[in-house]
Amino acid sequence: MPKTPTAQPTTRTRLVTAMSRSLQVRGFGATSMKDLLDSTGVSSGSMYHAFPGGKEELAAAAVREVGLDAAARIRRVFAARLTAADGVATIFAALARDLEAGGFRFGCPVGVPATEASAASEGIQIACDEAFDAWIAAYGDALRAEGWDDDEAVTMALSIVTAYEGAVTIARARRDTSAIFTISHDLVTRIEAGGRPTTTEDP
Amino acid sequence: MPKTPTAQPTTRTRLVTAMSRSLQVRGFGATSMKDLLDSTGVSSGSMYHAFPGGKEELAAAAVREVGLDAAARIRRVFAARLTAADGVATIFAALARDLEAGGFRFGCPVGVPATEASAASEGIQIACDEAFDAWIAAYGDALRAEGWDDDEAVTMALSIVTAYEGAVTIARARRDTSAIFTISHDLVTRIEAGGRPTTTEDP
DNA sequence: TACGTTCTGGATAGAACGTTCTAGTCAGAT
DNA sequence: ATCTGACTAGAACGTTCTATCCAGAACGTA
Repeated sequence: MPKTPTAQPTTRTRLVTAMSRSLQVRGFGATSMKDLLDSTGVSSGSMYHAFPGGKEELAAAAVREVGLDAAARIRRVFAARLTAADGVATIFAALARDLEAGGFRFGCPVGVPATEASAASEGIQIACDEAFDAWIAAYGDALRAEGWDDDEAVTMALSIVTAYEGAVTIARARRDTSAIFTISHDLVTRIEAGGRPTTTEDP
Repeated sequence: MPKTPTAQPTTRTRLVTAMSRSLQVRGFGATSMKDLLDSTGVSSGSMYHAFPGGKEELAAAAVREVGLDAAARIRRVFAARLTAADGVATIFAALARDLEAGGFRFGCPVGVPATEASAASEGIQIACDEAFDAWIAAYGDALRAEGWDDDEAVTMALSIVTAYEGAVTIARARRDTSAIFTISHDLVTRIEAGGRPTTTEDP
């Protein structure tokens, strides 16, 4: 049995953090284990003890952890704000700020491996899937709290996450955040228009 | 001077084609030059003659070529269809079909390197940027042909391309195309609602 | 103190990487 | 007949890659 069931400020945590950073910048394929070990000061023996599955298991763990962190952050934003529209605008504005601050070198720590490594590793693909689902659930709950129907909340939440990932991709290619604000404005408008703008025709 | 100024069914073309395929599946970082050379039967000497910049120059050329091809395909769809909404629905349905047919192993040949290699290579980043711009221009022209204002057409075109890239990311992570149809339906509804649904308030 | 487990350090293996290099082929111009 | 220069073949280069191994440190428990 390990030392304590509570948080470890250890090997495992340091590796997961470093891996999620590297996934954002370099992606899974271009991430070097040697760089990761050097930058964390962890030896390969320790690394393979904590993650017997090696690079792939570490990356999957990093995606899982950062995915849950981000979901919690989303929920925190909505807990602090009155409207879902405001929350979405806040999150997209934060994305624009982060991209700019990082010189567009950092992408989404889930979107990058989802794009580039999910075909090569089922573990990573599943971790990405779960992360996206957690985000959709978080947005969906915020919308339901404003009285949206279940189906419409899920659909809108999916649109938000999809738009987020697409916006990161386009903004990084352009090295320009204006697309993020355009997309965000579209989403906010649609959210404010309520849960029933695109449904079936009832005369 | 080379043989003929017309199309070459040669080294260069075969490498570009193979690279764009590999970018879709493996991305830039995980693409192996040896695999590329073996699968095309091109020797490394020939490759470095055609692309003195090596892997990076080849990848940038592949992104550029496939980006222009896709832009031409978009324009062809709109030339053959009556409405912009129909064209978008057609393109997204084709995406869903292609993803499913490839077992979700193939992504967007521009979106993948944009996500994973644009931080590492300026040449690739610029090629991705130009490809996205070409697509936005193609969609924008189709909307303008239906009477949309310039600004609104560009904004909507940006939304379409962004949604496309996001939809590929989410669908591949989920190994499920339903998100693509959800997003496509949203876009079609907004296009049919016309060029003025999200503008400023005028009482 | 002694023991068993958990964890660590670092050398090492063995393959794969992108690139470079030299020798060569082959049309067409002279 | 000779020269020229674009193009090709493929071995070899040095580096970097992930993964393995094992001796021993650290630690909780008896």
